[in-house]
Amino acid sequence: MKYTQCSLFKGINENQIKQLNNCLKMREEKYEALEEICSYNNSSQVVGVILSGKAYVKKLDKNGNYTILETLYKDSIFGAVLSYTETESNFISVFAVEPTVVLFLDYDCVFKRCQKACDYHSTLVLNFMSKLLDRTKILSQRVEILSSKTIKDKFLSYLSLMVNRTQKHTFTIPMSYTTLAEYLSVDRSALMREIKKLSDSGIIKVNKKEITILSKEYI
Amino acid sequence: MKYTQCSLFKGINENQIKQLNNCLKMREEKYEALEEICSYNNSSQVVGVILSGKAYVKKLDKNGNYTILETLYKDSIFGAVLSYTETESNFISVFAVEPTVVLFLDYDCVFKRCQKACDYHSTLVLNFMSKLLDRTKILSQRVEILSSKTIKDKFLSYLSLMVNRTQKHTFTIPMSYTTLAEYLSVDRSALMREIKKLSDSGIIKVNKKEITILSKEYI
DNA sequence: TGATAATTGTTGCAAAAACTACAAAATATA
DNA sequence: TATATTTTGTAGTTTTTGCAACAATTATCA
Repeated sequence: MKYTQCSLFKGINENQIKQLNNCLKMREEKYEALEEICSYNNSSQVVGVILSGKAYVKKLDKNGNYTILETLYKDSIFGAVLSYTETESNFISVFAVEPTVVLFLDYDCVFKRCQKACDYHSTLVLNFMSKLLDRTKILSQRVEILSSKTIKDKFLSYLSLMVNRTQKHTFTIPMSYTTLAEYLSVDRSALMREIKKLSDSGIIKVNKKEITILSKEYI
Repeated sequence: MKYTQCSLFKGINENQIKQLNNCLKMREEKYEALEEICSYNNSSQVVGVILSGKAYVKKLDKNGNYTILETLYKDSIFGAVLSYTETESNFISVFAVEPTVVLFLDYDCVFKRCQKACDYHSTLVLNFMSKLLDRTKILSQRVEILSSKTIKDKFLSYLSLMVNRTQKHTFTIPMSYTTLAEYLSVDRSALMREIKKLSDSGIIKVNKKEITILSKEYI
């Protein structure tokens, strides 16, 4: 049990984690690439933390289209209770994209006052809150990007986010253009076209995945 | 001080709230309709709770377009630290849409371990976490809706959410179509056209703001 | 290393959406 | 209740987007 390396247990030592284990009913599971980790039906009370690996939260709609709702990395938290609502025609599930280890926790014990109310527990609650805070930020940024109407504006919003994150005007897009199109919820070929337009009109410089912002007024 | 009516202080009595006041540095402010409550610049460490009234979180982009990023009601929490990042060309600010009372709290004291670590404080932290949880749900749902590509699918996603929320197949849209178009980030007239199409093809029945789902397979 | 799969770059075309504009209806307000 | 303001309903036009298809390039893996 090397949970001390998981940011959720920051400030809690190995012995204390063992004690927490009783009340949190921790359960560790390993998944292969492409394996389903869980599905988000309404009754699911699962809260998971990614210990290692990478996973997607995907929506399958009635037309058979997949949409990536979220990407989960080490230390990401997930669960239906803190996310989307699966409906009769939208199925939401979490898939491992590479070999992934997940730690499941008991929802009630994290979110409700625990009888034992140990010291480490309140540290855990604060850690969990910090994770939730990260999540709201990530989701807010995604909303901000998706609420732009055109592909051009969505992409520029994304660049703006990257400038803010890296504090540089030259950076490398950390995913494939195919994945970026999915993230922006637009058609990939249409995205490529818009990027070319922005490049042709001298607003940005594109060298493979490396983007340089030339006209600051657009970002 | 009637903070006992605020869900953030659920389970904490008036005397205890007074004690909390010292460490939270609570500050209450009143705003008129259309008045600016705050702007989300990077350095802002403000965390606010709506005690009464209603407010919008709006983004102003370099083209001069406004986008409503969020709607805040009684008990909603807001603040740059739990949201968007303002950039050089996107200005984000919170506006009262009607007379609104806001309670500001000290960020560090809510999110970091307080020296005094009083009992009520841990209750407050759990309450705050529950608010964050609500927020992640609201944001997730918005992402789910906005990640649909067409207006038709965005609208159907919205209807699906309403079915899930009301547990009925007939419900009333709780806002104007103008506001709904803003929420879905689409052009209003284009939304009206799509709604008419859905109505003409017998998928939904529309009577002013009352919508009835006729073909369940689309929702 | 050679084969296989995935990503990128590009295009034409059809569909969808944004924009503009205006009249009718509903609401708010003085 | 009369007037002003906002919302709704609708249509034409232009722009943007999605889709399909295919070649070229790059990455992956046996």
